[in-house]
Amino acid sequence: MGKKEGTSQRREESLSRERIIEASIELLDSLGEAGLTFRALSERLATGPGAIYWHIASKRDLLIAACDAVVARTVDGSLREAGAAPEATLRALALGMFDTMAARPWVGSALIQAPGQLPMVRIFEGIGQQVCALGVPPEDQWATASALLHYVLGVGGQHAANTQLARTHGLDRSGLLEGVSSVWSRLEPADYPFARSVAAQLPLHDDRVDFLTGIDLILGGIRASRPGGPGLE
Amino acid sequence: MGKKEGTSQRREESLSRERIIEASIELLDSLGEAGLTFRALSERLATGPGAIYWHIASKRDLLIAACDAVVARTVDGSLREAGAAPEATLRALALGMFDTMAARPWVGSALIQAPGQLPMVRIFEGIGQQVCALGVPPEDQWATASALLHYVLGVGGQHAANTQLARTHGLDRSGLLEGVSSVWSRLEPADYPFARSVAAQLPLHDDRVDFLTGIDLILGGIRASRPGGPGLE
DNA sequence: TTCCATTCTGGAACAGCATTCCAAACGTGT
DNA sequence: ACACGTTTGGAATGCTGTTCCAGAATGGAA
Repeated sequence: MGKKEGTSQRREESLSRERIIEASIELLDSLGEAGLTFRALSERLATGPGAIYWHIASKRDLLIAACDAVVARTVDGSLREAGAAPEATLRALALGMFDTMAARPWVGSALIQAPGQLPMVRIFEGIGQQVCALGVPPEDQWATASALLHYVLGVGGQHAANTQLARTHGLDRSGLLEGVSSVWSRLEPADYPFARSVAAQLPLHDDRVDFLTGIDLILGGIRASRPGGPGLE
Repeated sequence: MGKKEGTSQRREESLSRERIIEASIELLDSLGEAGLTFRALSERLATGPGAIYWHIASKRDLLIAACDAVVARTVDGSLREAGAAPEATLRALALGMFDTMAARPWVGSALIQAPGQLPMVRIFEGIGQQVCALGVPPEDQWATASALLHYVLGVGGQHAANTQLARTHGLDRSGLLEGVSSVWSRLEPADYPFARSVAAQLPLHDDRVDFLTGIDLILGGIRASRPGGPGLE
């Protein structure tokens, strides 16, 4: 009566949760977030939508599972190649997630839609362990790790939105940024002095460097608020 | 041949962009993000979808416009009631956005989907002006303001996702958090020590306090990296 | 006033989506 | 060979954003 007793059921080519998730990732990578539909998935797997629903609860479930597969690889990889220093490990973990979300914008978008789910917990766990190692007092650990996580999610979500916007408009990244830049530089000078002043550097900036700057800002804040006092390390 | 010459065209009850946006906000507030459909909007405005499309380019346009109306009020209000101290103003602005996104989760979700658009620029401008006032050197202003913005967006997006998740499951906030907490506390102890250790305080924590802690962490990092040196304020 | 071009309306129609349903095919233990 | 639970895949459902278009309302010109 068990649902999964034997190991190799059916023929080799049969459907399985793993095969569906793998195909979903390929679809998401090649066509973007909007490319993952049950129709396209059915076609690629040479089956019907009904068959997929036997293995997958919903599209939400599918997206989270695909996201988790990618995030798990990233987190494990980042932690393995990092040394023992907590700050360096934290930076490696954050940069690993940034690179993953830059290469696969749908990951950032999926992460936001899965609060408390497995992929997010993986990242949160990795961050939290390093936060503890940094010597943050227990009562501040939750808020500190949450802040880092939310920052990473914010950048990833923004990157995903930018990429999808560019795709729907048929532009590449630089074309999109130039468009935004020119709009910003035409804003009302009295109301938007800051946006106008930074509009010029918008198409030139390096997302990755800016991301790391933000991480270092938060790390600096953690260091400054340590019980030992706000002195140098 | 101009499109908008006279001021009061048509009868008083006629459709207008403003009236459509207002109705959209009411719909979003009462039914959540999924509640905004052109059918529901048509019904509420006693018209057809085609009439709405005469004033609105797309659903995306509509969502951004509704978001902008709310964000504009929040930003203006936060800046007006704040004093002159840049840090306090920054905190007031961030808290104002948090409260708005907590009361209307769809705002956080909409903000993420509108990179470079008016609502985001309003927040970015407010943040950027205070960053300048804090004495951040020009070459760091962009990255610093971006970090703060991304953090705010990350928290808002997460809040939106949580609320929508609770709504689809027919739970309230505490019910959702208790569910997540119990899942986390049943994770593999060897792999998830941190998540397990903080699972207990998950249903009890105060989002607003945690949000402000994150803001202060970034502000602390900004203070620590000022040219004047990492001394006390 | 009468006419007309323009602006605006609203209902029908369309393509695409996630999801559900179900009859048939398949494998396996008897 | 039989029967039974598992798995399949195609049709059907109800929803979505968007387009289309016949025609009503409106303001200026004749």
